[in-house]
Amino acid sequence: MVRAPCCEKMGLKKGPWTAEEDQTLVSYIQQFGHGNWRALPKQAGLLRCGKSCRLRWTNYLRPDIKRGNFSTHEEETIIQLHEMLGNRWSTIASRLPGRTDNEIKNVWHTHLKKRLIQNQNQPKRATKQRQVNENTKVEPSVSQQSADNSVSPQQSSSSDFSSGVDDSLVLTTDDFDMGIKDEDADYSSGAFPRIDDNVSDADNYYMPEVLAEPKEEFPVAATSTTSVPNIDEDMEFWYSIFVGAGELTELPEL
DNA sequence: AAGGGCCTCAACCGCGTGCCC
DNA sequence: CGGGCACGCGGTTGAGGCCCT
Repeated sequence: MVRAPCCEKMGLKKGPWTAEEDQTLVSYIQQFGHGNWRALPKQAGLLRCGKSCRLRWTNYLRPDIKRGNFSTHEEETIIQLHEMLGNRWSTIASRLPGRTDNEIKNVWHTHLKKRLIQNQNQPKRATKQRQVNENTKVEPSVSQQSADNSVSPQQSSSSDFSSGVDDSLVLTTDDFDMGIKDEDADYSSGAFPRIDDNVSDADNYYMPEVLAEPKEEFPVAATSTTSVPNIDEDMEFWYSIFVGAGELTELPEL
């Protein structure tokens, strides 16, 4: 199969986006939507490839993106979902309203993976260097949103999934029911933001049918609190849940 | 104060997949 | 049915910022 040329096309700009480009892209999408990413940059007057435009929009410019640091609960959710789903960032992102797969992927590689490894290798005590880094870089990102709930690297060893999880941080079916109990997010009504720019803000929230299923459908905490689960079994489990609940297409269209 | 190293994250790259002709 | 196209996804990169010495 011949791959379609992309950004290597002559004259197309690469690299960081300028404010002007952002404005152009946002204005165009707000006005016309993004039915065809490949044609969009040309129609909008941008010297970018469609792929670049799509990434810029989905990862940065989308109005429903929740900027800022991840809450402790979000981080724990990512860890648990990653344990169950692996590197399926888009699937994980669909469970975290306002977060993008790219953002989650970055957080995983920069914070969470290291934390888990650290917890496994040094469950009691981090190295001096690490302590400094965690305290000065990572933790502020948590404490800024939920100082009372912030988990220090030392404390977070309790969330090591190979040994057990703090009950308060276990991913429960309640979490799936609404996504995240995010204190600063306006999702208290139990609705997810839907990434669909063709609908109004008022229409931009909906109740995912699958997530509204009876809570006993999700024995997540039971498996993740005791031992490292078999990934293949988990995959089959989730697949059966999804299929059994209806169609895969009923998952949030994020 | 300056330089070096580390960390973060936006953006790019390449592959897989679904749809259409 | 097969080829081409468009899109989505996951992996990777590198520039810029931050921190330590």
